[in-house]
Amino acid sequence: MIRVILAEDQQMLRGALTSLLSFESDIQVIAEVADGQKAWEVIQREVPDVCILDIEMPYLTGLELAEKIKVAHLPCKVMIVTTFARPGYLQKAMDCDVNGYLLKDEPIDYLIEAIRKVNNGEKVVSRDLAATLFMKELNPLNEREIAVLELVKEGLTTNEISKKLFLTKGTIRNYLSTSIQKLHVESRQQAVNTASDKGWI
Amino acid sequence: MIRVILAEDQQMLRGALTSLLSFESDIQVIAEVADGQKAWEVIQREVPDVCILDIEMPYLTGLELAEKIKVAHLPCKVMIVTTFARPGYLQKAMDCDVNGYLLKDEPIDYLIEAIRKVNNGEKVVSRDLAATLFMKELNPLNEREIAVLELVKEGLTTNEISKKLFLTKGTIRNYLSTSIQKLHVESRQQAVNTASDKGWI
DNA sequence: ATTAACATATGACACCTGTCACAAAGTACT
DNA sequence: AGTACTTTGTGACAGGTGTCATATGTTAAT
Repeated sequence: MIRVILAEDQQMLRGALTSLLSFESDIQVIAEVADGQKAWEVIQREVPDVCILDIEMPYLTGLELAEKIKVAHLPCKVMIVTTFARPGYLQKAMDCDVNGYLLKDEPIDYLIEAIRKVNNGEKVVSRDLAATLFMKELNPLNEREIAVLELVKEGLTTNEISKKLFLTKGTIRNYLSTSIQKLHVESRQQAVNTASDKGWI
Repeated sequence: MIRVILAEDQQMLRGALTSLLSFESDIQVIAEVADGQKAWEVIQREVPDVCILDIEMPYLTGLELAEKIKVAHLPCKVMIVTTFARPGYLQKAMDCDVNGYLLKDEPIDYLIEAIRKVNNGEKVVSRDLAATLFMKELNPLNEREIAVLELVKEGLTTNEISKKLFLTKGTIRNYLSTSIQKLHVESRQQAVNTASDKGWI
């Protein structure tokens, strides 16, 4: 019997998956949770065989959970199931040694098969993503640049950002300038779009 | 027997819902499609009792489909099922006389109940959204302002936008200026964020 | 101790943005 | 024709933005 936990914030999908997984005689959904915090509690207490984690959840993302599971040396397999084919996400997932990375665009049967494979020690990655792995573009932005771009994304101006980060506005402009060059774009707006797309901020 | 079509671009959710709806003895899923174009073809041909439509789909959005169904005077009930609680979306849905507007955050049972109610001529709206309807803020932006903001969202500069819309850059700046004032924000970036949030662009 | 690399800052420059007052042209209604 | 309203354009101004050359202090590597 494969004991799995399902962490997914969209109730409709979570409920549906739980119902369907329960029909499989070798799979048991021991918990279904709607946020990363609850997921972490359950995972520590129950140590499931396979953790099925969405990325974008409240409190803790699936990727942060994968990281925690890794550093705690828990013997759980981890599968990320997400809408997003962002290279940055996949990269981070690989860095956390996750055992599977599936898109929500896959059929359920593929998910079920993947659970069995992962439980057996195999690695599973959605077809479309295998290619992405080889062309892995690493995030060219450093910490400061990321912090600045994230604030630009919120709509803050150079001045507001400088106050928030305790830097002069000249420095902020320099970071933005280097970000724009690194991303080969032409404005802060485009920089934010590109970086979001790739999952870098 | 309630004949329903399911239009949802995320295969995993679509498949799961189809399976679960099929267990209901009074509901028959006559078609499941992944984009708005195919949905429209099936709806015209089959005239289902209830159309369950996601909003963000390729080719045609669920809201555009609702509009088409309305003007074609097809005797189908329409239910929008979406991730987004954006007032603008709900507003548009109401303008198209849809019979239901559910969030994907609801449990499946609620969806099933809703299908029966809608089929009976009742209207169904997710709890959290009922309030939104009363505080309906109408989109203060005019067509031009919307067009400009959409291009800003893509990351285009004033100059690029002016070329695309065959207007001078002065005019673009004026539109942006009025948009910024109407949205009570302080930069194009914030204007884009606010307008996206409300579902106005 | 020297070199290199990094984070932060500065000032100058050309250009872009947001605002405003105003104007020309078109449409619609009276 | 007269009035009001809408769409688009202009020019000017203050301030913001992106780039660059350059400087200073810090840390890490040789």
